[in-house]
Amino acid sequence: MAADPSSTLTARRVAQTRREVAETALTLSRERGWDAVSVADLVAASGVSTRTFYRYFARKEDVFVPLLEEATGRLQRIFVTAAEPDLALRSAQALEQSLHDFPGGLGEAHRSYGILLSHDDLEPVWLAAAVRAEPGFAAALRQAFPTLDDGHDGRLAAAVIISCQRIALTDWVAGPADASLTRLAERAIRAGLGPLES
Amino acid sequence: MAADPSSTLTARRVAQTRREVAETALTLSRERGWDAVSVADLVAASGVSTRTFYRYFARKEDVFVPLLEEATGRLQRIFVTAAEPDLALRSAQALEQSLHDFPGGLGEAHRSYGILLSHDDLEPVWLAAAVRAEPGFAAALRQAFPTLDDGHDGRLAAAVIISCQRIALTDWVAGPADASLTRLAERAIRAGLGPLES
DNA sequence: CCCAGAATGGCAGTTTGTGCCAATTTGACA
DNA sequence: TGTCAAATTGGCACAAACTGCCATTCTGGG
Repeated sequence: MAADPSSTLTARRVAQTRREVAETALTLSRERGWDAVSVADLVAASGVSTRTFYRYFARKEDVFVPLLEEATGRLQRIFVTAAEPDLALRSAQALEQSLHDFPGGLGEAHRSYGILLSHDDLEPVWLAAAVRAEPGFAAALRQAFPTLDDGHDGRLAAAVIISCQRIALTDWVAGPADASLTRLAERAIRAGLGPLES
Repeated sequence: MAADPSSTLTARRVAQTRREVAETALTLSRERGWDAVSVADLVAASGVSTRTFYRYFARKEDVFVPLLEEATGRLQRIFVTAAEPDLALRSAQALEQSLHDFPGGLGEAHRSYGILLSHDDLEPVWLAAAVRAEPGFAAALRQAFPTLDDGHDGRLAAAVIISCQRIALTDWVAGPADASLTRLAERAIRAGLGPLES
């Protein structure tokens, strides 16, 4: 067991287990609410020891990190693949599409983010995930819009777009699941990108 | 003790104590590092009981919230007072000025944010504070730039500017304290506001 | 001066999170 | 295929973070 390019069998298994624990956490949270779920419950329901749980996740709330990383990965992949030439519109459409692709569909996404956004000790996790997604999204931006130059390798543009997406998502979660997320997000992103021009 | 408009004597005293505990936390963190400070130390050093500590702060890390709120309040006040007509430049200057006004001066600000940004369990607090500052900054924006309209009552513009300030601040903290924060931040904010035009 | 309501303190008890070591599993290499 | 160092895991015991509950103190109006 030497130079692991980060995807040996073991690494995959670990990632898989991590994901399963995360999924379990989401399920339990839907059933009885996040604050009624202890890590004792969590490990009992997912078959890992408490000690291992804390090797996978630095804090209890971090159980959701794998799912959040998956979500941002999905968003990025859709974003670079898309054809729409308009930056704001493409960002908005990618966001909506990524939520459609959420495991369980749009409804589950709505419910899941609802949980995440309605608990004070979960909000920071979600915010931190958004920030951690910035470098990756910046890379996606550079790939999809090579001419775009914000002087910071896309980091700023990425931060701005993600902020707007965050606000759009917040609004969406507060309303009905079938609201037009794209329209919401596109208006938000366009407005965020150019408030000086209006 | 009935209808408190939120500033009875007691309320003031409580706020004052909260602030003192926060200050104590910052001092102790500078001396021995944040992870070497337990709430036991904290309450011993500031003369409140553990139980009261947790009435003041939901989580241990939230000790810094009062200082962060103070900082964003300072920033807002400076922003609305300033004369500079250019949005990006004014935002940047306000940021720098607010750091000059940090208790203890620019050096202390640099050190303090250094602590905040270099600990995994403190980063979320700082991010959450930035997000909570958005509505207030949006109000400041509306007051200072009545013509600006982002379709969301300034919330989007505020989020964008705060994101850019956050990135500029991160860069500043990573470098020397006497770097030109204004130039850094102005470039960041201008780039953040209009990546489509370049 | 009195007293209802608020703030505080003190524990006991729960939950979260860690250090340490022994047992198990993995996968490169002979 | 068998061997073995490295990595993963589990099981305590324990430290630290939190909470519920109630008795005590403090506040400030009548």
